[in-house]
Amino acid sequence: MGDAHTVLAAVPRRLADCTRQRRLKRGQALFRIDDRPQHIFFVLSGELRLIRTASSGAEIVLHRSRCGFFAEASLDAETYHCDGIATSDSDVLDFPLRGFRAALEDDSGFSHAFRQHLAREVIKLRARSERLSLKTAAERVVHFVETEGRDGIVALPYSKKAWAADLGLTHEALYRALGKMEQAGMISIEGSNSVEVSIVADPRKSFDTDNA
Amino acid sequence: MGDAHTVLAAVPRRLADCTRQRRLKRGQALFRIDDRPQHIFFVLSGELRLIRTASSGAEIVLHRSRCGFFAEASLDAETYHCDGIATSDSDVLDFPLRGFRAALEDDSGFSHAFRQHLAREVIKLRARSERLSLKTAAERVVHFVETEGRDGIVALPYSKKAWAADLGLTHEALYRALGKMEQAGMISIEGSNSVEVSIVADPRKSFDTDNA
DNA sequence: CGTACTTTTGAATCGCATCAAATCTGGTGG
DNA sequence: CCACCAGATTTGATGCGATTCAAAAGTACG
Repeated sequence: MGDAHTVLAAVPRRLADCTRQRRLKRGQALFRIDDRPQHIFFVLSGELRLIRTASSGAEIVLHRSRCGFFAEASLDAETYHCDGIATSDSDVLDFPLRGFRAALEDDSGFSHAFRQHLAREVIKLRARSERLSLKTAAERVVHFVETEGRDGIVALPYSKKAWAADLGLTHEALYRALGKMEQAGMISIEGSNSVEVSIVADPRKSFDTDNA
Repeated sequence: MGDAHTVLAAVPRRLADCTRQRRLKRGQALFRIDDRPQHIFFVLSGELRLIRTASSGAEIVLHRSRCGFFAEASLDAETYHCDGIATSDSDVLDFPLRGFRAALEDDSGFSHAFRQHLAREVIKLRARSERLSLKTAAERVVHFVETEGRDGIVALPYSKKAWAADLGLTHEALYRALGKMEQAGMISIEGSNSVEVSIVADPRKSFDTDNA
């Protein structure tokens, strides 16, 4: 859940004044492929997706967003190259594209902040890609904690079920992996919803203590 | 393999004039954690990695780059939060950080181009993350083709072995998947090094024609 | 021609997905 | 307060697909 006021406070006044908040129904389209972009979006709650429908009919998901800017690509595109769909009831901010571009041109502070936002996003996504190319659940957990946490400790911003999806695992696989890791003394978990995970031992060692 | 001239041509004269090309030996460090950033890098050939060493001693890979900007994070950071290591003999461009920042401030065209570069990177990485969260090799292949290609056809910029790594698979798994898919009439492959893959049928249908 | 690399196939194993079901949890309304 | 519900959490059993180890065949290049 993002907060509209916080977001708008980080944006030049002139731009903030002409952005609107909107509520989307599940299944509703923000835009369709080949449409001319009119807005940049910011997801406050719910879920938005970028979807391309393959020639074979398969739906290709390019991006899922539950919080943050959405469809930044439209900044420099003449037309959309995919559909933008709300897959849950969602709250969205609509930044007029014209105003957004103008703000980037005129306001060097905003331009800098937005570039910083993009750079951070790149960093995070690269780490996530590396993480998803790890083969086992345990490795991904360790990678997540070492990457997103501090000193081997991380507070989860969401449920373990949502965490599992983020790690590219089923929730069952994650629960089992966490159980084994905790039992092996590799990690310790506290709390229920907001969980603290701290890495104690090396994932490569001492992970086969029990296999009964 | 990137070309230094092409890269430098896309950069303001003043910045280009003070960047240097360097050759790195396998294992050589570009920078260490807590160093103060002095340069932004561009990988021309070889491979560079961002690596964080976990408290447990495990090496966490945050990013691998074989071509393109490297360590853009240093643009806005006081110190590095990980190590930058060449994992193969590599050719690298060193952009002085000061000059790079100045160019972004002064040259609105360059600022725009760099923001565009970051935005594209974000798009690509999000698609890659979605792809890596798909469970089967066949789904990832289809996703790749539909995402990176045009009209269901894609020319691979690298060997199938490298493609497998990009898809988060072992090369054996990819070869087998491609074989099955081709035999099932889902795709067709031409050429050896630069391969064209075109999706013919839906991955969900007609994929169990043979299981002998 | 020989070396290094990619491509390909085989067999065995392991871990995750899947389906199923039970328990626990927080929150709602009676 | 308690019954109840929706969701998260946990455990079990089974099968599949990818990994792994191994090795052969093909290919590029000096």
